[in-house]
Amino acid sequence: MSSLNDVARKAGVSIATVSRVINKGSNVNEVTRAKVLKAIKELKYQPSRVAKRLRSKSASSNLIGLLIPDIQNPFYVDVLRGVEDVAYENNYAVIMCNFAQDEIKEKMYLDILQQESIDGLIAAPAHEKDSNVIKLLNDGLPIVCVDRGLIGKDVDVVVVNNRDGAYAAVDHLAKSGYKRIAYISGQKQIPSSKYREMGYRDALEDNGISLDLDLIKYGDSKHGSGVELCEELLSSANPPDAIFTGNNLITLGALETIHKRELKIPEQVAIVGFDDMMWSISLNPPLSAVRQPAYEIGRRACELLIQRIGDPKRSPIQMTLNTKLILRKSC
Amino acid sequence: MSSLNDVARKAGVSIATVSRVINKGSNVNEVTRAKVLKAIKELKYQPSRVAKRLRSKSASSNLIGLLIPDIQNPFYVDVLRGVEDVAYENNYAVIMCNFAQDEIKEKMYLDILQQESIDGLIAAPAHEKDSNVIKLLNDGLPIVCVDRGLIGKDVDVVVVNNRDGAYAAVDHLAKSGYKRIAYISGQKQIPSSKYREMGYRDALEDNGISLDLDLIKYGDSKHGSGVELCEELLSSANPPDAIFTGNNLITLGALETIHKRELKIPEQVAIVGFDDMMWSISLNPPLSAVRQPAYEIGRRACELLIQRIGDPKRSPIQMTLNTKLILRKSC
DNA sequence: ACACAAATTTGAATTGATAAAAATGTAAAC
DNA sequence: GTTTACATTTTTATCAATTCAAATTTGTGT
Repeated sequence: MSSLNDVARKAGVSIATVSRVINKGSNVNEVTRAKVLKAIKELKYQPSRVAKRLRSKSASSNLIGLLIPDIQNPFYVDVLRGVEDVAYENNYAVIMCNFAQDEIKEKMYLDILQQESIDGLIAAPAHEKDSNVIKLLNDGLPIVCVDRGLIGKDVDVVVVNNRDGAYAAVDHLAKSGYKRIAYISGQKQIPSSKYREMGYRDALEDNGISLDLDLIKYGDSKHGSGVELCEELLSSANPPDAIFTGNNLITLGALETIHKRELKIPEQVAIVGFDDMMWSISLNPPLSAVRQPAYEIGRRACELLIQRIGDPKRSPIQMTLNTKLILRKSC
Repeated sequence: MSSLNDVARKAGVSIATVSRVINKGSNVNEVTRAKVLKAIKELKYQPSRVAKRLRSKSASSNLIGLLIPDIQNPFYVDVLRGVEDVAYENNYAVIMCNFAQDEIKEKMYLDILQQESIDGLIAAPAHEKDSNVIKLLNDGLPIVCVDRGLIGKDVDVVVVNNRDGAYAAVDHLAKSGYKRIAYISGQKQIPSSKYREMGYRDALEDNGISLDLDLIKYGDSKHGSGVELCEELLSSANPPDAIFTGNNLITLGALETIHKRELKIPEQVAIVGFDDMMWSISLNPPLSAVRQPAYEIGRRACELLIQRIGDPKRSPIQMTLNTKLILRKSC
C-alpha cells in the first residue's frame, strides 16, 4: 500500500500538494496536477481512511453503524437492506452489528463503533432505557432509532403504528367470529410488544370479548418461544381458537407447533402474525399477517440519519409508518 | 474523549509508560502502574483504535470483513451468525458488507475494507475469477472463501459438497418414480450452481433418465427468477413432474408459482430445494430440502481466518462439509 | 561509598493524512 | 527596477498511538 509520501516523491512535489490534488483541488497548477495524478495512477495509491480520520476528527469517515437485536429476524434483514441502499446512494458504507439481544455484546459493538469514529448510528435499542445507546447519544453522536425510541430522550425515531396494526389484526379475528383469541408476545419490555398488546386488548374490548390473562404469553421474540408458548396455549384446558403472534419468528414457531399437532388452520385454530414475509404466501396455509414496511423503515431511518449528520442541530423527528393487514388463508 | 496524553499528564508520567501499562505491562513498577490505572479510570480513557491502527500496521485492528452476495438469502444469514459467534469469542468485530450481486458495489466495499485495514476477510466471491477479491489476496490480506473458491488461487476455502448434495436430491426424486425432473439453477457462472448441475446430471444418468435441456433453467439466484423460471417450466408443452431448485430463494419463488397455479405438491409436481430453512417444516407442504450446514460453514471459515491471521504462511486448507437430504412432504 | 547491573522511565521518531503558516515564483503596476 | 498582488508550493505542526534507544533510578555486592 503506497502512501501520500510515495506519491509525492514519485511526482517530485510535496505531500501537501498531493493532498490538495486529491481533495478540493484549488490552488494547484494544471501541470503539477497532471504529474500528481499520473503518479497516483502508477502507484495505485489509495488514501488511508485511518490516517484521515485520525487527523481531522471532523472529517467524515463515511461509515454509519447499524445496531440490530437479531439478524435472524427477516424484519431486520429488510430494514438493513433499506438502510444499505440509501447509504450506498449517499456514499456511506454500513457496519452492521448484530448484538443478538445480549447487552454485553451490544456494549462491545457500540464501543467499537465509537472508536472507529462512525459518522452516525441507526439503532434498534435493546429497550427504551438502553443506557449503551443513550451514552452515545449524550456524547453527541448522530443517532436514529428504529422500531423503538428512547424514553425521555429527544431523538429521531422511525416506528410503525404497532397499536393500530395489532388492533386491525385482532379486530378482524373477532369480527370473523373467533372468541378465544390468544396473544403470544415478544419480550415484554420492548415498546413494540407493549403497543401490540395494547391494540390486542383494545380490539377485544371493542368487540365485547372479555380479557383472559391466560391467553397472553410472554416470550423472548425468538423462534423457540413461539414453539413453546404455542404449545402451552394449545395444551391448556381451555385452548384458544385463534392466535395473534407478536412477530415473525414467533409466528413461524407457532406454526411449527400447530403443524406438529396436526391441527387444521384456520378451522381448529386461526393465526395472524405481526410481520409479513415475502414468502408468507407459500406457508401452509398462506399466512395472514400485519405487514410492516420494513424496507421503507430502513430507508427513512437512513435518510434521517444522513440529514442529521449534515445538520446535527435539526430538531428530532418522530416518523410513524402505517402497517397493513394482509389477509390470506390462515384466519 | 481523552487521549494517552491526558492520562500521562494526569498520572504524572510519560505517554510511553501509559502505553506500556495498557499493552504488555512488562517493565513497569507496581506503584506507577497503579497511578496510571487510576488516571485511566478517572478519565474513562479508551484507546483510539484509529491511532493504534495507523501507528502499527502489524497491530491487530480486531476487525474482520465479511463480504456477502445477498443478505436476503437466509443461507448467508446463517453463515453470518456462525462467523459472528466465532469472531465475538475471539474478540473480533465483523464488518458485514452485502454487495447484492453488484460487482461495482463489491469493489466499493472491498476498497473501504482495505482502507480500514481490516485484519482479514471472509468472502463469498461473485464468481471464481472475482478480480476484486483476487486483488486483495495478492496484496497479502488474509482471506477465507466460503461457498466458492478462486480459480488458480491457493486460498482457504470452506464449501459444501454441492455435487453430492444435488445428486442425493435428484437421485431420490428419480427413485421415487419422477421421470421429468427439472433443475432451476442459480447464476450459471457460480461454482455451486455448476456442481449442483453436475450432481443433477449424474443422478439422471445413473437412473437411466435421458437429459432434456429444456428442463434446465438458469436464473440469478434470487426469488424473482424462481417465480419466472418455474412459470416457464410449468407452462411449457411438456412440463416437469418434479423440480429441483438451486437455492433457498429460488425454491420459495417456485413454490409461489406452483401455489398460484393451484397445483398439488407432490402429486402434480414435486419439489426439492437446495438449502434448508428453520421454518421449512411450516411451508405448504413441509419442504424436502438439501440442508447445508450454513452456521457451521461460518464458524469454520472464521476459525480458519483467525488461524491465518495468526500465521499468514500456513498452507491453505480446503474444507468440504457435507450436506444432508431432509425428506418431508414435497416429494 | 562505589562500581556495575538491572529495572524502570523518558524522549523522540514514526505512522499517513490535513491545515495553517511560511516561502517561493510570476506578472503587472508604479 | 522595485513593489505589490496573486498563485502556487513547501514547511511545519498536529492527530493518538507504538517503539526503540537513551537516560534515569534503583538494587546488589564488595
